[in-house]
Amino acid sequence: MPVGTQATVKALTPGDLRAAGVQMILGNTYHLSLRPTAERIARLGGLHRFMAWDGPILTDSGGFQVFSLADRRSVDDDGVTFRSHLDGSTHRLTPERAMEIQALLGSDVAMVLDQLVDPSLPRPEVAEAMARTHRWAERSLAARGRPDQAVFGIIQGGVDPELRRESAAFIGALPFDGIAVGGLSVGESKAEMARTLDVVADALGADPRPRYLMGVGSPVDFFTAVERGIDLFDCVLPTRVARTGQVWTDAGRLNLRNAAFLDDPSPIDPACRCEACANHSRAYLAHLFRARELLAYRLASVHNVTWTLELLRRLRASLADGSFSVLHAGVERAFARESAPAPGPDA
RNA sequence: GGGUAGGUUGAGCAGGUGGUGAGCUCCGCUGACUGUAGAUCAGCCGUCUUUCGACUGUGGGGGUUCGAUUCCCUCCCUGCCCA
Repeated sequence: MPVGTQATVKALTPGDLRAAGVQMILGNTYHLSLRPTAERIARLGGLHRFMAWDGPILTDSGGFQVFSLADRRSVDDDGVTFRSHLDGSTHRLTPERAMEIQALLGSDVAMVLDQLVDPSLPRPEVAEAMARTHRWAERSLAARGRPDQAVFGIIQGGVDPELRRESAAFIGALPFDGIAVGGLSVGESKAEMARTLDVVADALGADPRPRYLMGVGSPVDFFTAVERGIDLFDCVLPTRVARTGQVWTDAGRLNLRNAAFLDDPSPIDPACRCEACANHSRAYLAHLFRARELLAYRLASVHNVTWTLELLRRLRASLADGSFSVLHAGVERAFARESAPAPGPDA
Protein backbone atom coordinates (compact mmCIF):
# COMPACT_ATOMS: atom_id res chain seq x y z
CA MET A 1 0.00 0.00 0.00
CA PRO A 2 1.55 3.28 -1.06
CA VAL A 3 0.90 5.89 1.60
CA GLY A 4 -1.59 8.61 0.80
CA THR A 5 -1.73 10.45 4.06
CA GLN A 6 -3.76 13.44 2.97
CA ALA A 7 -6.16 11.78 0.54
CA THR A 8 -3.47 11.66 -2.10
CA VAL A 9 -0.42 9.57 -2.77
CA LYS A 10 1.82 12.57 -3.18
CA ALA A 11 2.42 13.57 -6.80
CA LEU A 12 0.32 10.70 -8.21
CA THR A 13 -3.19 10.58 -9.62
CA PRO A 14 -5.44 7.56 -9.17
CA GLY A 15 -4.71 6.81 -12.82
CA ASP A 16 -0.99 6.80 -12.08
CA LEU A 17 -1.59 4.41 -9.20
CA ARG A 18 -3.62 2.01 -11.29
CA ALA A 19 -1.01 2.09 -14.07
CA ALA A 20 1.64 1.28 -11.47
CA GLY A 21 -0.27 -1.80 -10.41
CA VAL A 22 -1.41 -0.48 -7.05
CA GLN A 23 -4.13 -2.57 -5.45
CA MET A 24 -4.65 -0.77 -2.16
CA ILE A 25 -3.57 2.47 -0.54
CA LEU A 26 -3.33 3.93 2.94
CA GLY A 27 -4.94 7.09 4.26
CA ASN A 28 -4.62 8.79 7.60
CA THR A 29 -7.06 9.47 10.41
CA TYR A 30 -5.05 12.17 12.13
CA HIS A 31 -4.34 14.28 9.08
CA LEU A 32 -7.73 13.94 7.43
CA SER A 33 -9.60 14.64 10.65
CA LEU A 34 -7.71 17.92 10.99
CA ARG A 35 -8.09 18.81 7.32
CA PRO A 36 -10.47 18.75 5.59
CA THR A 37 -12.17 16.92 8.53
CA ALA A 38 -13.80 13.50 8.47
CA GLU A 39 -17.27 15.02 8.58
CA ARG A 40 -16.63 17.01 5.42
CA ILE A 41 -15.29 13.95 3.61
CA ALA A 42 -18.37 12.00 4.74
CA ARG A 43 -20.65 14.74 3.38
CA LEU A 44 -18.77 14.58 0.09
CA GLY A 45 -19.43 10.89 -0.25
CA GLY A 46 -16.56 9.28 1.64
CA LEU A 47 -12.85 9.03 1.07
CA HIS A 48 -13.02 6.85 -2.05
CA ARG A 49 -15.25 9.27 -3.85
CA PHE A 50 -13.46 12.32 -2.45
CA MET A 51 -10.10 11.28 -3.86
CA ALA A 52 -11.50 9.34 -6.82
CA TRP A 53 -9.84 6.08 -5.84
CA ASP A 54 -12.17 3.13 -6.19
CA GLY A 55 -9.72 0.52 -4.94
CA PRO A 56 -9.38 -0.60 -1.34
CA ILE A 57 -8.24 1.91 1.27
CA LEU A 58 -6.80 1.19 4.69
CA THR A 59 -6.80 4.05 7.14
CA ASP A 60 -4.23 4.40 9.87
CA SER A 61 -5.65 5.30 13.25
CA GLY A 62 -3.37 8.10 14.30
CA GLY A 63 -1.34 5.71 16.42
CA PHE A 64 1.81 6.60 14.54
CA GLN A 65 1.28 10.28 15.30
CA VAL A 66 1.11 9.38 18.98
CA PHE A 67 4.71 8.40 18.41
CA SER A 68 6.00 10.85 15.82
CA LEU A 69 4.44 13.97 17.28
CA ALA A 70 5.68 13.12 20.76
CA ASP A 71 6.58 16.71 21.51
CA ARG A 72 3.08 18.01 20.97
CA ARG A 73 0.77 15.46 22.58
CA SER A 74 -0.02 13.84 25.89
CA VAL A 75 -1.18 10.26 26.35
CA ASP A 76 -3.45 8.94 29.07
CA ASP A 77 -5.44 5.77 29.47
CA ASP A 78 -8.50 7.24 27.80
CA GLY A 79 -6.75 8.55 24.70
CA VAL A 80 -4.34 11.10 23.25
CA THR A 81 -4.49 14.87 23.20
CA PHE A 82 -2.70 16.43 20.24
CA ARG A 83 -1.80 19.93 19.36
CA SER A 84 -2.36 20.31 15.65
CA HIS A 85 0.77 20.75 13.55
CA LEU A 86 -1.32 23.03 11.34
CA ASP A 87 -2.48 25.69 13.75
CA GLY A 88 -1.61 24.55 17.26
CA SER A 89 -5.22 23.86 18.21
CA THR A 90 -5.93 21.01 20.59
CA HIS A 91 -7.56 17.78 19.44
CA ARG A 92 -8.53 14.63 21.26
CA LEU A 93 -8.21 11.16 19.83
CA THR A 94 -9.63 8.17 21.70
CA PRO A 95 -10.03 4.61 20.42
CA GLU A 96 -13.74 5.34 19.94
CA ARG A 97 -13.15 8.62 18.10
CA ALA A 98 -10.53 7.01 15.86
CA MET A 99 -13.09 4.37 14.87
CA GLU A 100 -15.74 7.02 14.33
CA ILE A 101 -13.48 9.06 12.08
CA GLN A 102 -12.56 6.00 10.03
CA ALA A 103 -16.24 5.07 9.73
CA LEU A 104 -16.90 8.57 8.41
CA LEU A 105 -14.03 8.25 5.95
CA GLY A 106 -15.47 4.95 4.84
CA SER A 107 -12.19 3.12 4.43
CA ASP A 108 -12.24 -0.59 3.73
CA VAL A 109 -9.93 -1.39 6.61
CA ALA A 110 -9.80 0.57 9.85
CA MET A 111 -6.87 0.33 12.22
CA VAL A 112 -7.26 0.46 15.97
CA LEU A 113 -5.66 3.32 17.86
CA ASP A 114 -2.45 2.05 19.39
CA GLN A 115 0.55 3.41 21.23
CA LEU A 116 3.97 2.67 19.87
CA VAL A 117 7.09 3.70 21.69
CA ASP A 118 10.79 3.77 21.10
CA PRO A 119 11.76 0.11 21.63
CA SER A 120 14.94 1.18 23.39
CA LEU A 121 12.93 2.64 26.26
CA PRO A 122 13.01 0.83 29.61
CA ARG A 123 10.95 -2.37 29.57
CA PRO A 124 8.24 -1.08 31.97
CA GLU A 125 7.46 1.78 29.58
CA VAL A 126 7.26 -0.53 26.58
CA ALA A 127 5.05 -2.89 28.60
CA GLU A 128 2.78 -0.04 29.68
CA ALA A 129 2.26 1.16 26.10
CA MET A 130 1.55 -2.43 25.07
CA ALA A 131 -1.02 -2.92 27.81
CA ARG A 132 -2.69 0.35 26.89
CA THR A 133 -2.75 -0.73 23.24
CA HIS A 134 -4.49 -3.94 24.33
CA ARG A 135 -7.18 -2.07 26.27
CA TRP A 136 -7.66 0.31 23.37
CA ALA A 137 -7.98 -2.68 21.01
CA GLU A 138 -10.91 -4.04 23.01
CA ARG A 139 -12.58 -0.63 23.13
CA SER A 140 -12.07 -0.23 19.38
CA LEU A 141 -13.82 -3.50 18.66
CA ALA A 142 -16.71 -2.46 20.87
CA ALA A 143 -16.90 0.83 18.99
CA ARG A 144 -16.75 -0.51 15.45
CA GLY A 145 -19.47 1.29 13.59
CA ARG A 146 -20.12 -0.30 10.22
CA PRO A 147 -20.32 -3.92 9.14
CA ASP A 148 -18.78 -3.23 5.74
CA GLN A 149 -15.50 -2.08 7.26
CA ALA A 150 -12.80 -4.51 8.34
CA VAL A 151 -10.89 -3.75 11.53
CA PHE A 152 -7.30 -4.78 12.18
CA GLY A 153 -5.71 -5.09 15.62
CA ILE A 154 -2.11 -4.09 16.24
CA ILE A 155 0.55 -6.03 18.10
CA GLN A 156 3.03 -3.93 20.08
CA GLY A 157 5.72 -4.82 22.61
CA GLY A 158 8.85 -3.22 21.22
CA VAL A 159 11.64 -5.67 20.48
CA ASP A 160 11.20 -7.60 23.72
CA PRO A 161 10.40 -11.22 22.76
CA GLU A 162 8.27 -11.89 25.81
CA LEU A 163 6.22 -8.75 25.40
CA ARG A 164 5.78 -9.40 21.70
CA ARG A 165 4.64 -12.94 22.38
CA GLU A 166 2.18 -11.70 24.98
CA SER A 167 0.87 -9.00 22.66
CA ALA A 168 0.51 -11.37 19.69
CA ALA A 169 -1.45 -13.79 21.88
CA PHE A 170 -3.70 -11.03 23.21
CA ILE A 171 -4.45 -9.36 19.87
CA GLY A 172 -4.67 -12.70 18.09
CA ALA A 173 -7.39 -13.82 20.52
CA LEU A 174 -9.65 -10.90 19.62
CA PRO A 175 -12.08 -11.12 16.69
CA PHE A 176 -10.22 -8.78 14.36
CA ASP A 177 -10.37 -9.19 10.59
CA GLY A 178 -6.61 -8.91 10.30
CA ILE A 179 -3.55 -8.68 12.52
CA ALA A 180 -0.98 -5.92 12.25
CA VAL A 181 2.52 -5.76 13.64
CA GLY A 182 3.27 -2.24 14.75
CA GLY A 183 6.17 -0.47 16.36
CA LEU A 184 8.89 -1.74 14.03
CA SER A 185 11.21 0.12 11.67
CA VAL A 186 11.52 2.85 14.22
CA GLY A 187 15.26 2.64 14.78
CA GLU A 188 15.77 -0.97 15.86
CA SER A 189 18.28 -3.14 14.00
CA LYS A 190 17.39 -5.39 11.10
CA ALA A 191 18.19 -8.38 13.32
CA GLU A 192 15.81 -7.14 16.02
CA MET A 193 13.06 -6.69 13.47
CA ALA A 194 13.59 -10.20 12.11
CA ARG A 195 13.67 -11.72 15.57
CA THR A 196 10.51 -9.88 16.56
CA LEU A 197 8.73 -11.12 13.44
CA ASP A 198 9.87 -14.65 14.27
CA VAL A 199 8.26 -14.36 17.70
CA VAL A 200 5.03 -13.02 16.24
CA ALA A 201 4.90 -15.72 13.57
CA ASP A 202 5.38 -18.37 16.20
CA ALA A 203 2.73 -16.90 18.48
CA LEU A 204 0.13 -16.54 15.74
CA GLY A 205 0.74 -20.04 14.45
CA ALA A 206 -1.66 -21.06 11.70
CA ASP A 207 -4.05 -18.14 12.20
CA PRO A 208 -5.44 -17.59 8.69
CA ARG A 209 -6.15 -13.88 8.94
CA PRO A 210 -4.06 -11.42 6.87
CA ARG A 211 -0.92 -10.14 8.58
CA TYR A 212 0.17 -6.58 8.04
CA LEU A 213 3.58 -5.17 8.92
CA MET A 214 3.05 -1.48 9.47
CA GLY A 215 5.43 1.10 8.04
CA VAL A 216 7.69 -1.34 6.18
CA GLY A 217 9.53 -1.26 4.00
CA SER A 218 12.61 -1.17 2.01
CA PRO A 219 13.14 -3.63 -0.85
CA VAL A 220 15.13 -5.95 1.40
CA ASP A 221 12.64 -5.71 4.26
CA PHE A 222 9.93 -7.30 2.14
CA PHE A 223 11.89 -10.53 1.98
CA THR A 224 12.67 -10.55 5.68
CA ALA A 225 9.00 -10.06 6.47
CA VAL A 226 7.43 -12.37 3.88
CA GLU A 227 9.69 -15.16 5.08
CA ARG A 228 8.05 -14.65 8.44
CA GLY A 229 4.49 -14.74 7.24
CA ILE A 230 3.70 -11.10 6.47
CA ASP A 231 1.11 -10.46 3.74
CA LEU A 232 0.61 -6.72 3.67
CA PHE A 233 2.82 -3.65 3.84
CA ASP A 234 2.61 0.09 3.75
CA CYS A 235 5.54 2.43 3.45
CA VAL A 236 6.30 6.03 2.58
CA LEU A 237 9.74 5.14 1.25
CA PRO A 238 8.97 4.58 -2.43
CA THR A 239 7.23 7.92 -2.77
CA ARG A 240 9.26 9.91 -0.25
CA VAL A 241 12.67 8.96 -1.55
CA ALA A 242 11.40 9.47 -5.09
CA ARG A 243 10.64 13.09 -4.31
CA THR A 244 14.21 13.62 -3.16
CA GLY A 245 15.71 12.10 -6.28
CA GLN A 246 16.31 8.50 -5.28
CA VAL A 247 14.99 5.74 -7.49
CA TRP A 248 15.05 1.99 -6.97
CA THR A 249 16.15 -0.37 -9.71
CA ASP A 250 17.13 -3.99 -10.18
CA ALA A 251 20.72 -2.77 -9.92
CA GLY A 252 20.12 -0.97 -6.62
CA ARG A 253 19.43 2.63 -5.80
CA LEU A 254 20.31 5.66 -7.86
CA ASN A 255 20.36 9.26 -6.73
CA LEU A 256 19.24 11.13 -9.82
CA ARG A 257 20.59 14.38 -8.43
CA ASN A 258 24.13 13.06 -8.82
CA ALA A 259 26.14 14.84 -11.50
CA ALA A 260 26.93 11.51 -13.13
CA PHE A 261 23.40 11.26 -14.53
CA LEU A 262 23.35 14.60 -16.33
CA ASP A 263 24.65 12.98 -19.51
CA ASP A 264 23.10 9.53 -19.07
CA PRO A 265 20.63 8.84 -21.90
CA SER A 266 19.49 5.48 -20.50
CA PRO A 267 16.19 4.96 -18.70
CA ILE A 268 16.08 4.68 -14.90
CA ASP A 269 15.74 0.90 -15.19
CA PRO A 270 15.81 -0.70 -18.65
CA ALA A 271 13.69 -3.58 -17.36
CA CYS A 272 10.93 -1.31 -16.05
CA ARG A 273 7.80 -0.64 -18.07
CA CYS A 274 6.64 2.48 -16.20
CA GLU A 275 5.87 5.77 -17.92
CA ALA A 276 9.15 7.32 -16.76
CA CYS A 277 11.29 4.45 -18.02
CA ALA A 278 9.33 4.06 -21.25
CA ASN A 279 9.73 7.67 -22.30
CA HIS A 280 12.47 9.47 -20.41
CA SER A 281 16.19 9.33 -19.71
CA ARG A 282 18.09 9.57 -16.46
CA ALA A 283 19.57 12.78 -17.88
CA TYR A 284 16.09 14.27 -18.27
CA LEU A 285 15.11 13.33 -14.72
CA ALA A 286 18.43 14.66 -13.41
CA HIS A 287 17.68 17.94 -15.15
CA LEU A 288 14.11 18.10 -13.82
CA PHE A 289 15.30 17.56 -10.25
CA ARG A 290 17.91 20.30 -10.55
CA ALA A 291 15.37 22.69 -11.98
CA ARG A 292 12.88 21.62 -9.31
CA GLU A 293 10.36 20.96 -12.01
CA LEU A 294 7.20 19.35 -10.66
CA LEU A 295 7.28 16.59 -13.24
CA ALA A 296 10.40 15.21 -11.55
CA TYR A 297 8.40 14.26 -8.48
CA ARG A 298 5.67 12.54 -10.44
CA LEU A 299 7.96 10.60 -12.77
CA ALA A 300 10.23 9.42 -9.97
CA SER A 301 7.22 8.44 -7.86
CA VAL A 302 5.60 6.62 -10.77
CA HIS A 303 8.80 4.67 -11.22
CA ASN A 304 9.38 3.75 -7.59
CA VAL A 305 5.81 2.66 -6.98
CA THR A 306 5.78 0.66 -10.21
CA TRP A 307 9.12 -0.93 -9.48
CA THR A 308 8.20 -1.78 -5.88
CA LEU A 309 4.93 -3.43 -6.82
CA GLU A 310 6.66 -5.31 -9.61
CA LEU A 311 9.21 -6.51 -7.07
CA LEU A 312 6.41 -7.80 -4.88
CA ARG A 313 4.79 -9.48 -7.88
CA ARG A 314 8.07 -11.22 -8.58
CA LEU A 315 8.37 -12.09 -4.91
CA ARG A 316 4.95 -13.76 -4.95
CA ALA A 317 5.88 -15.65 -8.10
CA SER A 318 9.13 -16.78 -6.52
CA LEU A 319 7.21 -18.31 -3.62
CA ALA A 320 5.29 -20.39 -6.12
CA ASP A 321 8.24 -21.54 -8.20
CA GLY A 322 10.80 -21.94 -5.43
CA SER A 323 13.15 -19.16 -6.51
CA PHE A 324 12.56 -16.97 -3.45
CA SER A 325 16.06 -17.26 -2.07
CA VAL A 326 17.64 -16.44 -5.43
CA LEU A 327 15.51 -13.32 -5.82
CA HIS A 328 16.16 -12.40 -2.19
CA ALA A 329 19.93 -12.68 -2.63
CA GLY A 330 19.82 -10.56 -5.76
CA VAL A 331 17.96 -7.76 -4.06
CA GLU A 332 20.22 -7.97 -1.01
CA ARG A 333 23.22 -7.60 -3.29
CA ALA A 334 21.79 -4.68 -5.24
CA PHE A 335 20.77 -2.80 -2.14
CA ALA A 336 23.79 -3.72 -0.03
CA ARG A 337 24.59 -0.08 0.60
CA GLU A 338 21.38 0.23 2.56
CA SER A 339 22.39 -2.32 5.15
CA ALA A 340 25.96 -1.10 5.44
CA PRO A 341 26.64 0.44 8.84
CA ALA A 342 26.44 4.20 8.65
CA PRO A 343 29.66 5.95 9.68
CA GLY A 344 29.25 7.48 13.09
CA PRO A 345 30.32 10.99 14.03
CA ASP A 346 33.64 9.63 15.30
CA ALA A 347 34.31 7.33 12.40
C1' G B 1 35.85 64.64 -21.37
C1' G B 2 33.92 65.92 -16.18
C1' G B 3 31.54 64.03 -11.84
C1' U B 4 29.90 60.13 -8.71
C1' A B 5 29.27 55.16 -6.63
C1' G B 6 31.60 50.73 -6.83
C1' G B 7 35.34 46.19 -7.86
C1' U B 8 35.43 40.88 -1.42
C1' U B 9 36.11 33.10 -2.31
C1' G B 10 31.36 30.39 -9.37
C1' A B 11 26.85 34.31 -8.61
C1' G B 12 24.70 37.98 -5.28
C1' C B 13 25.96 40.22 -0.75
C1' A B 14 27.71 41.35 4.55
C1' G B 15 31.95 43.04 6.94
C1' G B 16 36.26 45.76 7.28
C1' U B 17 37.86 54.13 8.65
C1' G B 18 46.58 50.79 10.05
C1' G B 19 47.44 44.94 13.49
C1' U B 20 41.92 38.61 13.92
C1' G B 21 38.14 39.26 6.62
C1' A B 22 36.80 32.10 4.96
C1' G B 23 30.28 35.12 7.48
C1' C B 24 25.35 34.76 4.78
C1' U B 25 22.09 33.35 0.60
C1' C B 26 22.09 31.00 -4.05
C1' C B 27 24.62 27.69 -7.35
C1' G B 28 27.44 23.30 -6.93
C1' C B 29 29.03 18.27 -4.53
C1' U B 30 27.44 14.23 -1.45
C1' G B 31 24.45 11.73 2.02
C1' A B 32 19.95 10.52 4.78
C1' C B 33 14.85 9.14 4.71
C1' U B 34 10.55 2.87 6.74
C1' G B 35 2.04 3.05 9.88
C1' U B 36 4.53 11.20 5.64
C1' A B 37 4.28 18.28 10.18
C1' G B 38 9.08 15.97 4.57
C1' A B 39 8.94 18.68 -3.64
C1' U B 40 12.33 17.70 3.09
C1' C B 41 16.64 17.54 6.07
C1' A B 42 21.98 17.18 6.98
C1' G B 43 27.23 17.72 5.75
C1' C B 44 30.64 19.94 2.46
C1' C B 45 31.38 24.09 -0.85
C1' G B 46 39.64 29.17 -1.75
C1' U B 47 44.33 25.63 -1.61
C1' C B 48 46.90 21.54 1.00
C1' U B 49 45.41 17.91 4.80
C1' U B 50 41.52 11.84 6.73
C1' U B 51 41.37 14.97 11.08
C1' C B 52 43.77 18.64 13.85
C1' G B 53 45.68 22.38 11.40
C1' A B 54 48.54 25.24 7.88
C1' C B 55 48.53 28.60 3.88
C1' U B 56 46.41 32.08 0.47
C1' G B 57 42.83 35.65 -0.59
C1' U B 58 39.63 42.38 -0.45
C1' G B 59 40.62 44.59 -9.36
C1' G B 60 46.36 45.37 -11.33
C1' G B 61 50.88 48.00 -10.20
C1' G B 62 53.62 51.19 -7.12
C1' G B 63 54.30 54.13 -2.52
C1' U B 64 54.12 55.35 2.91
C1' U B 65 54.59 52.04 7.27
C1' C B 66 57.42 47.51 11.76
C1' G B 67 52.68 46.12 9.54
C1' A B 68 47.95 48.07 4.19
C1' U B 69 41.53 45.43 2.74
C1' U B 70 42.03 50.28 5.22
C1' C B 71 46.21 55.93 3.85
C1' C B 72 48.63 58.09 -0.91
C1' C B 73 49.71 57.75 -6.41
C1' U B 74 48.57 55.46 -10.90
C1' C B 75 46.21 52.22 -14.24
C1' C B 76 42.12 48.87 -15.53
C1' C B 77 36.95 47.54 -15.25
C1' U B 78 31.48 48.37 -14.08
C1' G B 79 26.88 51.32 -12.90
C1' C B 80 24.72 56.13 -12.79
C1' C B 81 24.65 61.66 -13.75
C1' C B 82 26.39 65.79 -16.76
C1' A B 83 28.65 67.35 -21.34
